[in-house]
Amino acid sequence: MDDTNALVEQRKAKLASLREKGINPFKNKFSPDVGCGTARDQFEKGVLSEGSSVRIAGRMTAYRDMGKSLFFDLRDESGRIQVYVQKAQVGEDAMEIFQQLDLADFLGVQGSLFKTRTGEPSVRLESFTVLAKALRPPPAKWHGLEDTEIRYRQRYLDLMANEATLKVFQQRSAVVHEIRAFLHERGFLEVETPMMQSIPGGAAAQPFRTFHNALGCEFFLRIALELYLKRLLVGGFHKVFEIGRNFRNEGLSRRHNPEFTMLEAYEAFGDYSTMMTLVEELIQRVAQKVVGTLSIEHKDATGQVVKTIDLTHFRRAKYRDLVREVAGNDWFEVSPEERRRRAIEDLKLAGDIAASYEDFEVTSAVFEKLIEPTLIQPTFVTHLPYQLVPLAKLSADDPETVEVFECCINGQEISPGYTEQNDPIEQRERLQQQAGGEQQKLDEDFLVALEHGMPPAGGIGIGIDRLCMMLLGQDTIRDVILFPQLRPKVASPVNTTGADIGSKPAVG
RNA sequence: GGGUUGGUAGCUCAGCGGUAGAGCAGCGGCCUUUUAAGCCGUUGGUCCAGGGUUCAAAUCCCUGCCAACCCA
Repeated sequence: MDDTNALVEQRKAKLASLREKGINPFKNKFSPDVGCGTARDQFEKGVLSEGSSVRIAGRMTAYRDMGKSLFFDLRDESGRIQVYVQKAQVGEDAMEIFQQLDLADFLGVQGSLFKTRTGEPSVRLESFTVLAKALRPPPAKWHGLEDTEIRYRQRYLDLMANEATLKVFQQRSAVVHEIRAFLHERGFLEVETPMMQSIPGGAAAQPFRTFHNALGCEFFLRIALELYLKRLLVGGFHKVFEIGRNFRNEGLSRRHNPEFTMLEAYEAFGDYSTMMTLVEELIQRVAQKVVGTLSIEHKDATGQVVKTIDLTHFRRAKYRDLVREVAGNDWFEVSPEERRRRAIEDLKLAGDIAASYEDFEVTSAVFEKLIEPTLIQPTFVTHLPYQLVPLAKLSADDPETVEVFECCINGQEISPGYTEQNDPIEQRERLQQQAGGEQQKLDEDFLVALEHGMPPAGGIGIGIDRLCMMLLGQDTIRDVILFPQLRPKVASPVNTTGADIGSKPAVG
């Protein structure tokens, strides 16, 4: 990142040289009539024919100078195409300008399509213009960019150098687009609710804190969308959804980024069962449209398929049945003490079970450590114990469990769904338990809203990042987030008091 | 938070006590259908930072920074 290296100096010298020739190397505008890759494809398919005139623009990504003629590649988002320049055709002056160009410069080219003797679709250059000079060299053309830190911190270099990265993010965008299309088709209304909340609710997670100067009070970045979307059901919307960022002030890992994108959708007069169907159809639709198949292959670094996820069928299984499969048929019959002993000694979960864990948490640890990671194929886990999910309704047929599912795919939970709690008295009790008696953590306005009457409803959340990992075969969340959170190179002021630095304006 | 691995030229990496290396990129030259173009020549370094051991440290030791992976 230093500004003194020779490569940058050389490029600046070429820039000056271009200016001396009366060329402005940073143009305001150039209008191509076809994409580089598109022109190439259409020429190959016969849509465009030999001799067709094209006007293209892109970044120079390869350069092969042969003296009296030269080839270079021009690349844009649609792909690359080769350009051929002949001195006899363009003249000496133009050839001299090419001496001042470098890899990564942006050029606009006017020319005609032809094929070289090796059959490469190419553009015979008739005229060109320098659109933008790059003052820094691009990553190596052959190895691409492999340094993970640079790939994440300077994602533009990753996108420039690695076509696979570009494709992942094009597909991620398509995933979000298809989700919206699917929900709109089904009559869902897209809404936006506050990200800055005075009481962050809807999930059990540590929030980020910030400070509003004019109001003189602390806010939290939201940890879930839920409580505001439910207020909208009270208000009369039947089907609402929001796709937006949540923020959780917890550890970073292969599966966790502090800010991540959630879809939450609520449907009045639905329940967890109708939402299960919705999730299944949504995921199938998105996979079919974006990946083009319901059979999702995950490959390792060498290109070997390591697992295939079959999205044609979503298994449905009860939580307790899955636990019995790995922990023994009598798991729920023995005493809580015996369950704890078995989990620690027989199932070797000593490190995962704190002494403070209650009985249901012991079983939950068994599920999270030994079952969830094995659920590679789509599975709706249903009938979870009520203690795990304070915002859902008890099962009609089993008061120990709630009407909830967790849709697990690829060994992680991708989507929870509930029959939402609409009894304001029950809800208040559950939230009070969850708040641990701290009254200031109770979202009183939400409870008042429920007291105004919320229709029975089904709700879902889908972690968009994890969905993308599953669909696009990426095994770390950083590879589906354009700018994943890393430790800043230049740290911002450390402020352990929690107060926002903005609340202490500099005295001038 | 703990453990492991890594940080050397613009990029990808080798070197692991004894003069700082390779390929690509760059620079100079040759070359009118090349495509990882080719051929000849050549420039380029805070070896992550700081301390220590040593006649001598990129290399060994300590501390710190950053990242990846595993664990919590």
